[in-house]
Amino acid sequence: MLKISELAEQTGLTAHTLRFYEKHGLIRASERSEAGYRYYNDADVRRAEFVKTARNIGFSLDDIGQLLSIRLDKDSHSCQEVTDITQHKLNEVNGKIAELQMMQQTLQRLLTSCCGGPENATHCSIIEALEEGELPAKGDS
Amino acid sequence: MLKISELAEQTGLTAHTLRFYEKHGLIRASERSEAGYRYYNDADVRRAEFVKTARNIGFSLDDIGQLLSIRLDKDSHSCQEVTDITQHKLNEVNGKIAELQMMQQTLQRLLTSCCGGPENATHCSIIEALEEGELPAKGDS
DNA sequence: CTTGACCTTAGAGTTAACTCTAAGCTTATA
DNA sequence: TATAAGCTTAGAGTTAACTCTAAGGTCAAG
Repeated sequence: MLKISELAEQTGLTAHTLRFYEKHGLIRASERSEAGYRYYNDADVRRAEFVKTARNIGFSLDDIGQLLSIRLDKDSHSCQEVTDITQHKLNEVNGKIAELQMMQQTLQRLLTSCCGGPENATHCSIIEALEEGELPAKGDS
Repeated sequence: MLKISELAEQTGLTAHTLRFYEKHGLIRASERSEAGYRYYNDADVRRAEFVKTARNIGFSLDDIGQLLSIRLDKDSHSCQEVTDITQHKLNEVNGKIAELQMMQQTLQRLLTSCCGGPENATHCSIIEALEEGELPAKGDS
């Protein structure tokens, strides 16, 4: 049985975060001491580690909630439910990557267009490009 | 001279957003009517469009503030200041892309490991992988 | 002169995932 | 037994960039 700070140490989450997750229904201590101290058993620890792993991959706390309830009752959930969550997340990630790559290209292009030197910015091609507009941006295909 | 909703239409920003930007020092109307209505002249419009372009590229409002003050007094700023801001943003974007690509790979790997079918999740390899931990995640190199 | 569209402000709400604080118990150690 | 470390709770604060609301003033058209 671990106290909250011990679980924090094991998982690399803070005690604050563990309480926060509890408030959001992700993790709880199966036992409490008379004084109200949380005590985590092995199953609790595994659950906390599951949460941490999922979080590190990038799942939202909401996603994690769903994954946890599947994990709790695997028999009445399908693999498809799990892949749906995962695929949805992957789509989101792919979308963000595409957006960022757009920004990356534009920034790269701006940087190569400008001397970057100590001369004053009167004819800075980055400033000029921003004044012109017409730069590729989020939403362009 | 444009009223706020007209400028909103021209720029594709909302009137709310324009007032928000004003509160944050990015855009203002050079004139006000007696009743307090904002009136934007050509220079204001160009400034608003500059802001919108920079925002669409992904610069933070803070970055945009800096770019605007360089733009306002180009003679006393260098190209290097501009490239510093741009490079800094590019580094940030590159970092985020790397993080997301990590997530992308992990999610991809999970998806190919799981059947995704209607069978129950008792042996779902995604759930199992999350239980094992040991998945590549943010911070791994 | 009335109606409806538009303008003003200050300030609160949104989102996600924490992060921290205050005030007060509890527990382990010396 | 004193002290320090650790635990509890409710609730506020953080960040970025909006987004919306309420309460009220203005203006153009019919």
